[in-house]
Amino acid sequence: MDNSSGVGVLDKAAVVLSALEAGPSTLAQLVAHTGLARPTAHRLAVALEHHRLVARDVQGRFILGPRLAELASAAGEDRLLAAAGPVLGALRDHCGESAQLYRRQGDQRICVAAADRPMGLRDSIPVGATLTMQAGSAAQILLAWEEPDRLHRGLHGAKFTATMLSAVRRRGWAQSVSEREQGVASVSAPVRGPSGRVIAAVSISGPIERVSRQPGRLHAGTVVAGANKLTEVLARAHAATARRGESA
Amino acid sequence: MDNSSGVGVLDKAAVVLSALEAGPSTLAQLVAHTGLARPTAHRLAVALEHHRLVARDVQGRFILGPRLAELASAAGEDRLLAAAGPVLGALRDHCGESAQLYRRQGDQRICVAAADRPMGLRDSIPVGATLTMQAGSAAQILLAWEEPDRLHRGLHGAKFTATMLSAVRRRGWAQSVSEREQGVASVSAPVRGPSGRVIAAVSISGPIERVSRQPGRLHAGTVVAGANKLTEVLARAHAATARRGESA
DNA sequence: TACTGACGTCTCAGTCCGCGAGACGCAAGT
DNA sequence: ACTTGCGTCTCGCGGACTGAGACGTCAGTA
Repeated sequence: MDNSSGVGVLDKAAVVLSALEAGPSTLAQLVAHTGLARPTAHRLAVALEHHRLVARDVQGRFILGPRLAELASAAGEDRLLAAAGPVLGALRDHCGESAQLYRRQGDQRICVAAADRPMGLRDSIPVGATLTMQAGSAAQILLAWEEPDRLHRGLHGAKFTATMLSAVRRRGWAQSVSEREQGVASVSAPVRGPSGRVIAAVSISGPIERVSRQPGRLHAGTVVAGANKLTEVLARAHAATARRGESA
Repeated sequence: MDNSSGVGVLDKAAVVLSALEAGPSTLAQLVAHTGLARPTAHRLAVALEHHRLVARDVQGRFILGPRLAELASAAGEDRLLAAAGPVLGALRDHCGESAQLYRRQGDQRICVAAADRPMGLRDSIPVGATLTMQAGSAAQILLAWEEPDRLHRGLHGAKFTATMLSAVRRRGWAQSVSEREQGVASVSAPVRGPSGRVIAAVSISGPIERVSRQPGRLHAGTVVAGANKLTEVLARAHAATARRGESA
């Protein structure tokens, strides 16, 4: 197994992290697991601790550090956004309407990616914009698969009902007409993360004149396909990770 | 800001990871963000890529890599298990029964930590043992807060009903009597991760003769307090991470 | 109580590994 | 065709990383 990256210090640090992946270690255990000299193992672990990639438990053993969760969280967001660009673009081109990707942020939803219809009458939502969770097809999607109590709490003040959300779950998509904004209609579908949990909503939205009063009829198939594409991308990245873990 | 760990290569690698935390970067952008010489930035990024701490997106830009999620997952498990030991021990000592921590694993639950009553008649579950999700108070806890469809799928073949799970959610704990195993009764309560999602169940279990046919009456308060303690520990670790992120 | 062994942490001389100036090839823009 | 910027590679140099050994502490044993 060629484990040499060309930078010996980084190879050794990676060995230290792998040793700690198996569980908390005293320095002596780290020496045994890594085969590094004791001062080297100590120095590298303490340096990684400085950067919070490693921490210490109450017994003073080395454990993996909190920085890993921060970086992993950023990595997951990158992956979703990277995959979203082409999918939203294709949706926009196929449907002729603007497309967006929404995530939940506290009591609101935030637009994390968008591909706008280039000109004329359209529904334009800038990336970073926060919108209500009480109206709109994306809000329905982000709420429909929540756990029972959170779902019911989210229905408070909403323009949709539990019965509507049950239908959303059965169909696998949601639509709205003049629900969030007068004259705007939309269709949304769920993106699931590797755990199977709904983590985002893919939407297309536009003026009722074009999209019609039953936008699902026109666009649901395409929107669901786009959302499923993102779901697959995330699952594949996760499966590739798990597969590598098995081979180690 | 003293960012020197004593190992220059690791300091530089940490700077590279931080730069990529902000989003995908070409080598040129990495050079600009880190201030490293181009060949150095290239060499370190490629070395980190070799160890899967960094990856490349479809445009060839450097992004954070999948190994971070693997390590972060292991770190989260460590934190839960580290906190579980003392909590389960205190539960065992207070209730005089064996205590366990269960997590969901596919269609089963797995005992990830345990503190046994030292001797005599007791319910002893070894760490690593997998048990059914269709019976037992811990199974109820692991299922009660699932999203609607998953919850109903889990009820198939189960010894408990949707009405029972609704009561579990309202009370905040679950009990079982001769449900998984004849003569054994148990009480369980939920542990929530930083996202608020139920990720584990704390249980005490023992013979009906001692625990009684209404074990919740005896032990629910203590079990809930133990589970809440674990929930707090995980939330605090997460809040500390978020706070550090803000100061950066 | 004294001794021993193991642990974690630190020192410092030596060497070899990480560094970057510069070269190279490629692609895009003018 | 020329220029610029990009990513990747080379190689001589020096300083950063290394580990044998020292040191202090603690726990276990006689």
